[in-house]
Amino acid sequence: MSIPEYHDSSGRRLVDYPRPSVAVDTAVLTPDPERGLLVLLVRRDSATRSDAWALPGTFLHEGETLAGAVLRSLDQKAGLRGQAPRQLYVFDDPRRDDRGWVLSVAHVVLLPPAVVAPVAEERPDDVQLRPVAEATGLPFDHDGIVEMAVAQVRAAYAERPDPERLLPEPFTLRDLRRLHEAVAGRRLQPDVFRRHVRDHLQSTGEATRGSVGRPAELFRHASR
Amino acid sequence: MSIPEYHDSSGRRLVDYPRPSVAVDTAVLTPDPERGLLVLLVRRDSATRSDAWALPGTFLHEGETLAGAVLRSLDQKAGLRGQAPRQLYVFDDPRRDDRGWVLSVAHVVLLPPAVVAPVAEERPDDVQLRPVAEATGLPFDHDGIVEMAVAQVRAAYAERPDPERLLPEPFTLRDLRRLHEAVAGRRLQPDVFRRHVRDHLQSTGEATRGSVGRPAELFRHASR
DNA sequence: CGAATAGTGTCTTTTAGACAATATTAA
DNA sequence: TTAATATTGTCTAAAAGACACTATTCG
Repeated sequence: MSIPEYHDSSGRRLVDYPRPSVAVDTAVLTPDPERGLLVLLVRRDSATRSDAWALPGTFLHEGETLAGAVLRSLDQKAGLRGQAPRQLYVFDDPRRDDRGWVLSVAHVVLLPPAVVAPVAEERPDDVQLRPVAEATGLPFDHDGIVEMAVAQVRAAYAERPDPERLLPEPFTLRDLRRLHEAVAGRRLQPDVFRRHVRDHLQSTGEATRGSVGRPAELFRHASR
Repeated sequence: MSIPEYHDSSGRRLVDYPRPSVAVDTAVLTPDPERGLLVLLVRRDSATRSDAWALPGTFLHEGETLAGAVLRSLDQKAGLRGQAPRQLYVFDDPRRDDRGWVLSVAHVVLLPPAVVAPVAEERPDDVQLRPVAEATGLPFDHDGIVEMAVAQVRAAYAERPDPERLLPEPFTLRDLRRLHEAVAGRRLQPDVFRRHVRDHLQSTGEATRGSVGRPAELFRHASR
């Protein structure tokens, strides 16, 4: 009969170690057809109405996962219901936060504009959407987080069609291409794009109707 | 005049939150010309001489960076002086460790065999080198860490020549290719490899002497 | 029919890879 | 000279990209 080891390999009890606070900071990105990738910023101190905007974040609560903390912070700070945050990096400089010893785990979440835009419109004093190129001068390590988030999302979308499943199925190749253009931040040739993604998609046999030109074939994702 | 905010945005003091222990676990990889990528394992409980091997790890100490904890753990557990650990992933299941609430930040370190092999030979009871394909059945999330570490290193080496600068300069293309073969785990064609990396290298104008065949040009890395 | 959009044919350029030929040295 | 290794030439196959053409619908 054995009890769990509440000590580390040198015999020191775990509870005797000082422990850091752990925070999460999240770059919520949304692809806008007009302005490319936008990042969501929240006012850092809503009491003072200061001009300091930052990425939403929070401290990790007991028994909570990092993803859970990310989703909670998005709900609290922006009234958003996100999903599937991805880890980017742990910022660990012991002196990065003058409130104490705080590790911050940076995350990225990609959400459809239909979900994010209304929040920014309803609460302009608290929530802002800004093109990623113009999101600089942020506090802490937030400039770097935005950069990593953009790189992560662009790499994922260059790899395969809509990996985050932002588009509701079924969709046309035009819809898919507009989404990818917003993520990439540049125009993509329709024919080249089509051949890029075609093998990963499955035709529904249906087509759009009532639109201006030739009807477009409707697709869904092939796998699964 | 203002004091630092020792509280979070909801007014709760930081110190009032329960905080997790933070650990680091590290996959130390080394490219072996014969056996491909090897991973370093340490005996989990050196007192009992149990057959449980695992990745070296430790708890983060106060005022320490994650990279610092990684290097300290390698020094303590294997007498290794490493450098430049890279973060892979944070494992955050609140119940992953029955000793308590422990977050683990997985890392990867790539070291030259000349540094790692002697350690394993001198302390076979504590330290083991195993081909990555045979490093399964490890405790905690260690199987997954090894997998991520291998993927990370292989991707980096497929991208550019010896990004971790394991080879002392100057080196021949043969030396460089042998290293990349060990990382990739397969043979690479000399001519194809040469054209792949040539643009990233800078000739020293020197050549090897006294070897069997035609002398090989000596190179260094081009950038910087 | 004409405007508008969807989709395909085909050519060029680039890249990766394979294979063979040439180059240079030690023994 | 021969064995051994380094380096380059060249061909083929695959992929990416550009451009023009055909197809189908609405008004």
